[in-house]
Amino acid sequence: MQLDDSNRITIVEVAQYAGVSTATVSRVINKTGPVLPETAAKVYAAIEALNYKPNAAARGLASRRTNAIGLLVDEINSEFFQPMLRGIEVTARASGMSLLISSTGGMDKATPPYPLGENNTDGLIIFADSLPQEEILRLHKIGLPMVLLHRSSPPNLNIPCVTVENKIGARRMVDYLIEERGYRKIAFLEGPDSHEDAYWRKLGYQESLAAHNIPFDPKLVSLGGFDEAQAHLSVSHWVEQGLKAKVIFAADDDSAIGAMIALKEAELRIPEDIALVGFDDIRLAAYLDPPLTTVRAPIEQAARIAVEQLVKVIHGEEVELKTLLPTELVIRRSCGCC
Amino acid sequence: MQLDDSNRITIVEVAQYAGVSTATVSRVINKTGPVLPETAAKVYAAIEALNYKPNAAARGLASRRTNAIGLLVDEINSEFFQPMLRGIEVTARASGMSLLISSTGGMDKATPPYPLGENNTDGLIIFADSLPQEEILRLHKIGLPMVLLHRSSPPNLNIPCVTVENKIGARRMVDYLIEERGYRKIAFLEGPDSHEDAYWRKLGYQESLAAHNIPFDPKLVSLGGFDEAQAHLSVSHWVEQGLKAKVIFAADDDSAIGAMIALKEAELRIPEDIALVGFDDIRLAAYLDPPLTTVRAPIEQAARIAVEQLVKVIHGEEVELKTLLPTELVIRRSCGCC
DNA sequence: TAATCTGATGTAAGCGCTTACATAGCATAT
DNA sequence: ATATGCTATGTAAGCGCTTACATCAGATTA
Repeated sequence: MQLDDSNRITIVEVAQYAGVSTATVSRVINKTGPVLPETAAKVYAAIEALNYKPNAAARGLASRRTNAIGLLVDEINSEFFQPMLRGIEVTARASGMSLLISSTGGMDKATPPYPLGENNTDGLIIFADSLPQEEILRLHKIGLPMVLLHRSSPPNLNIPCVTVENKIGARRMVDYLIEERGYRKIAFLEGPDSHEDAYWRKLGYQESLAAHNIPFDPKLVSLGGFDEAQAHLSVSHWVEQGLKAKVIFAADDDSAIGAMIALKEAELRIPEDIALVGFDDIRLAAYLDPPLTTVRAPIEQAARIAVEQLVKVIHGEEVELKTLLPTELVIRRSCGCC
Repeated sequence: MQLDDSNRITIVEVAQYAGVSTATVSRVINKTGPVLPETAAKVYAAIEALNYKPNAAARGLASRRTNAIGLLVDEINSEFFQPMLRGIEVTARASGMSLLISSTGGMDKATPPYPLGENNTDGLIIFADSLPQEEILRLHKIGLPMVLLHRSSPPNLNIPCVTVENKIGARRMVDYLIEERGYRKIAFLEGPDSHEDAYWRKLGYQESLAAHNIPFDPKLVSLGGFDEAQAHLSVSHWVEQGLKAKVIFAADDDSAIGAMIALKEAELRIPEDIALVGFDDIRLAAYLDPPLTTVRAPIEQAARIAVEQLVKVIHGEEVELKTLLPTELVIRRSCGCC
């Protein structure tokens, strides 16, 4: 079955039915320009009677606005994703914007074309390393509104970005492990190079060590990759080679899960034999066995703010260039606290 | 900063640069109609040189196709959502379609306008009860391609639908609890009325009871609502009133989690004091304490198939009217198996 | 009273594409 | 040699809206 072309209702039919011009119908729909209440009523009645729906493409072509925002992510695989998407979807809808989503995970990120951009959105939320800096530069140059989420602006571009206190969060976690729990040898499962959250979290880890006069030991660092399987692998290697740490700090909860599984396979008790902490506080964290000590990141809130800012930028308003949301230590059993 | 209108590159500039007409450029881009290889090469060179991107709105207006599909969900809250979205996004992108997402959770579902429909998509994936039957009827009448996901077609409409073997899955679970584990009193945390998965799962539960000559006891049924908080509440009530069942079958894993928490609060041991099983096998299930026995539903696969079918319908091809994917019992500790 | 302004509406020119139709060149069939 | 068909390309008419500009009636001002 095909869309029935024959009796398609356009603004022209509405205008005729209401006995006004198309311009007036448009004014009523978009609430632009002055219209007599009675005229508006007639138009609304016509819209209702004919069951008219404005064609988004025609609107977009004429007004040069799509009324859509795009969300670019690398992959839809982490638990992280769900609260982020909820925040974005809800806020976009509340702002009257459609939401287009695309992941760049499967494709060669260095090579255009990218699925979302100036030709099909009014602006973009760019998550972490979903888009290469080169393309961000290009979009910035042509003036496409953008907000970066969990990523900071390339130097001198002043693209608004929203992220969480990664460094401070990691710093506090390690401070806690050292000061409250008495650990000195703290292994670190770092995130992927390309991901900025990973960079700051590692820095927080290093700063805390330095502040406590603990030398940084590269042997205590391995790749967690923000990924369960990768972390599993790395921790298994550590175990085989006799890791000397008494606690593992995974740079995100997904890698903490991988670590937890590897440790259980090696029949190490958590936290008695080795403690384990993560970062993000995804929903799973509280339900793990033992429940995971972690750093709570306000993922959904960051997403909401990013969309609010994007909408403002699209409307030509000024926004905060850098929004850093606070993180919070969440103590559960996996760190040996109780 | 605004999009730079002055030197916008359109198909006209490309045509001039390449020394051909706009029709030829269009033919090259869309691979419609015959074009000499050398001509095509010139056009590609022009596109490259000018960094031309076709305007989606203009394309849509002229061709009457948006090249976008819409996904309508009720709420983005369950773990269920992530694998589903991944399946949909990946398949949509592979088919060259943009993906628009909207949830109808916050709004009054009975009342238009709906955010996604014939004016901004070529077709819709409608998840469960995200859209009232009335609107589905309207869209069907005007011929908008649709595929229903985890919901079956209204009578006589023959809208393709993709779902999982809910009834058989539930039936097998209860068969297993009765035959292998020896339970006779099996409490059931049912899903929300509006959700079709809930209906079939309950039916499977009832069928198994009947097949084993166990009378159906309404007192053993309470609302889980596919929701952690709701299940928590219901199970707490049960505990207060002295539930006589030795096992709880939660109609989905989210409600199983709520049940688990309520049971732990009541200091009941799982599975020694009371066993617990769920449905879906969300990622969390394996990590709970104890790991949750459940029915695995191929959520991502169902999503992929739904998009594949939708794309076929959009292209005017025939598709299966009803796709039922097999579910599978996943035995873990929470049922008292080991 | 004439001049001016304001509010309500209409007219029509695009927005940037796709595509039906026209055209032209050339090979093949008659 | 003319007719026929096919390939490659161009011309131009929209697609369904928005919006700059024009118009006109009535209110306000000098």
